[in-house]
Amino acid sequence: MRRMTARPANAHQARLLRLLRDGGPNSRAQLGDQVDLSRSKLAVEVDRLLETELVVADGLAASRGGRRSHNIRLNPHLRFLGVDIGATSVDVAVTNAELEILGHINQPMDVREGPVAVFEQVLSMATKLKASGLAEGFDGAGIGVPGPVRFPEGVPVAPPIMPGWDGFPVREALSQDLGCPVMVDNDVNLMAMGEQHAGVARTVHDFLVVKIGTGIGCGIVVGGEVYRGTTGSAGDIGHIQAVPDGRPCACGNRGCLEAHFSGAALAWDATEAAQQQLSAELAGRLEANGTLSAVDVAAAAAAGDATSLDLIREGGNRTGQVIAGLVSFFNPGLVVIGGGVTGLGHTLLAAIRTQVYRGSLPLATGNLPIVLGELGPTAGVIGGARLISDHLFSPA
Amino acid sequence: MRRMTARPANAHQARLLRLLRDGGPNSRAQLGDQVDLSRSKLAVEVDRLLETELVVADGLAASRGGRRSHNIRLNPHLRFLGVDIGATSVDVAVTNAELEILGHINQPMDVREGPVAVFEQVLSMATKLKASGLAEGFDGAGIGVPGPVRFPEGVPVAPPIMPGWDGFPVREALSQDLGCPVMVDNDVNLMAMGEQHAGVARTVHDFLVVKIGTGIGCGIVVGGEVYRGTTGSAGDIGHIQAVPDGRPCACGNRGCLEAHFSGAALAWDATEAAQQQLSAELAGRLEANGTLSAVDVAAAAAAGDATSLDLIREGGNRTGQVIAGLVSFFNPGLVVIGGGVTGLGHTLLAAIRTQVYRGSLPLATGNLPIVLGELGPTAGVIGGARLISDHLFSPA
DNA sequence: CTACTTTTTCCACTCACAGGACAAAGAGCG
DNA sequence: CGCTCTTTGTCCTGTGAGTGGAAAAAGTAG
Repeated sequence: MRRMTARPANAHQARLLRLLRDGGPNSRAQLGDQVDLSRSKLAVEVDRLLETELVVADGLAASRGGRRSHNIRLNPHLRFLGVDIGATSVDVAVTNAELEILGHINQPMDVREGPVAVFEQVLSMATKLKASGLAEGFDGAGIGVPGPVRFPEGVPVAPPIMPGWDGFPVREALSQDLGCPVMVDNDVNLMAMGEQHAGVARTVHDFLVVKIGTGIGCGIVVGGEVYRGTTGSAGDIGHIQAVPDGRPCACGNRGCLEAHFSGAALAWDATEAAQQQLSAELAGRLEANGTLSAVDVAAAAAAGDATSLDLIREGGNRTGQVIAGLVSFFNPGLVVIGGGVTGLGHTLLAAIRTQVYRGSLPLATGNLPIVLGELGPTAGVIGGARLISDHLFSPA
Repeated sequence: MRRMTARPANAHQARLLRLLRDGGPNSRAQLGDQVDLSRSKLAVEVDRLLETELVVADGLAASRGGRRSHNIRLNPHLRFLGVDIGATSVDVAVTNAELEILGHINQPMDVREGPVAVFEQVLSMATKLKASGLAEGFDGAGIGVPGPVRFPEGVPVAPPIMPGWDGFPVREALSQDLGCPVMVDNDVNLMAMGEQHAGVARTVHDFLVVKIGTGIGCGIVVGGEVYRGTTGSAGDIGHIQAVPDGRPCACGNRGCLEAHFSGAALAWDATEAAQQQLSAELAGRLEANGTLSAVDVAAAAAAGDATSLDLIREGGNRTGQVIAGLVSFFNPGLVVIGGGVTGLGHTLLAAIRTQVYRGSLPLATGNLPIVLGELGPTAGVIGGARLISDHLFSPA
């Protein structure tokens, strides 16, 4: 099938496309209620969108007491690709234009193998999705990488955990390979956009998303827009000092939050505890697998292992202290906790909440929900689809 | 004189007014170069502005090689009032429409006396400025108060250091008394706007302003706009924990930044040191005045007093650590240090810089200037004038 | 005084858009 | 089934914003 390359010609068309994306199929009359345009103007713009084939007619709507209205919807053949490159695995998903996931693959992988190897894998995963009949091609792709990105160019800059990616023209390269427009962003920002589009942050304009995975990062949304900072490194909270003169960190400092609590730190602590026979549960798992990860700690904690619960609580306290500072500073309307360690669930959340509610002033915490992300591993890929659709559904 | 009450009728007019405000008198042709409107359209809008008397003709411009252009400028009779209410003093200033200060008064005062007493004083200061012939009336006023403000309504909310102001309708009341439009904001946000308009932050879009006065606060500017947070308490960094299990703070916690370093804390520390005879310099000053303030510490430090220098350095270190965290999180393009203690100058700045450059990642600090504010005590009042002019110079 | 520039005004033309009139399509009711 | 009322979609005209060319006005440089 020929891919759609059309773009909305003006702000009205962009507005309509986004309404259809976020609200699904809709009647012309209902659209009219939402956009404050005269019926004539609306009809003209809708007709033009129909001509571009970005939207298609979709039968008749139910009557609202009079003549039935004609439904329209985004072209059901449109396909977006969401790619979430983590430190140790990749998620790739296909969505339709309404950003609903049609197919989703997750595979282990090590970013440190470098961009060429990783993109080979991403492309083969995309091909697999195509082969299963979910898509004949892609109209756009949004990619998340675990490090800072110079956003306009779509190029990673000085990423600590992925040397070899520095300056690699991700956007350019993938756009060539996939044959469609591509946007690149930090993985945490993608997660924030995902939760904003389809998760817990749908109604909030200013919020933070704290992602605790292999590292720790934070997505910042201001007035509904992702804030990326001057050099694209905003939200890099993993290296805020959480413990004075604490553990040495890979960054050269001591006491960084990430050195004390993150997927990696948790695994290290658990291994330590197992080897010192502090926890039979963890020791058994280490014996069985040869190695421990955050998932093991989560499982042990669920089984009631005291050592694991302590590790989680302590980590939650440290994280909560840092978040308390951010809440004082940023005064968000919502804080979302997500990432690989959400399996730690309520123990973690309780520890964080305690610290934040204690450490920030009532005015900032008074009406501040602190919740787990709703979308789990799909937040990133949905965010990717959202990123590229925001780009494509804006005036050319 | 009859006050101007007109407002720009559309975005073009607002744009032109702001250009005249920021760039001073300008010829019609030069304006045309900046606004991307057709000559005819520009002429129409300028004529309408002339009709409203918001702008006036101002003779002929120098020739650029052909016919000389007519200059226009903002009405020179326009007057804005900037009011900066601090914890222990008030600044009131009159500006023209180009936000140049025509007169400035500073008086000691205690906010805790409550809004009624304070506004009585503010009004008498404003009257004094009028009496000196600088203004016949005011076209707008911008007020800064040392605490969180619900911005749209212009009402302080739960301000810790100014009980009695909670919920007081500052905007409403002053608008009545002054007979002109009024906008109210946090004093730190005003300072940020001042430095943005006429100080060090003129060319930066994302920056932080840290004000160290009686307390400590931070102004946040995102994309050129002040960010106020969900409940108006964004930037309230005085109660971020800087020292684990540190000094008790008025807020009920321990180790708040403000408890360890601020005008008040510094005065307390200095008095302590003087009484314990750790510093002859400070003891002498205590003897002479009966009390010590941050100004005394600054003077003693300038005279080479080791104890005072240590106090400043230690405070700078604590503040720097907190700012380092904010820099990692926010990735600003500039950090401005200001407020009453800027007299501490380079000792303070050096300590802060050391901590930030050490405690944040290179990508965030690489090209990050950390500088003292340029405007000193006028930043707040200029910010106030800027606040109200932004409001008045926007489409009605 | 002449040739060339720049600024300003004037005017005709295009385009976006609103809103009314009217036709089409359906619901509800007797 | 016919009648009335409601909603939806189309057509058409009026209005106001805005553009761009032509020409007048006001200079400069020789």
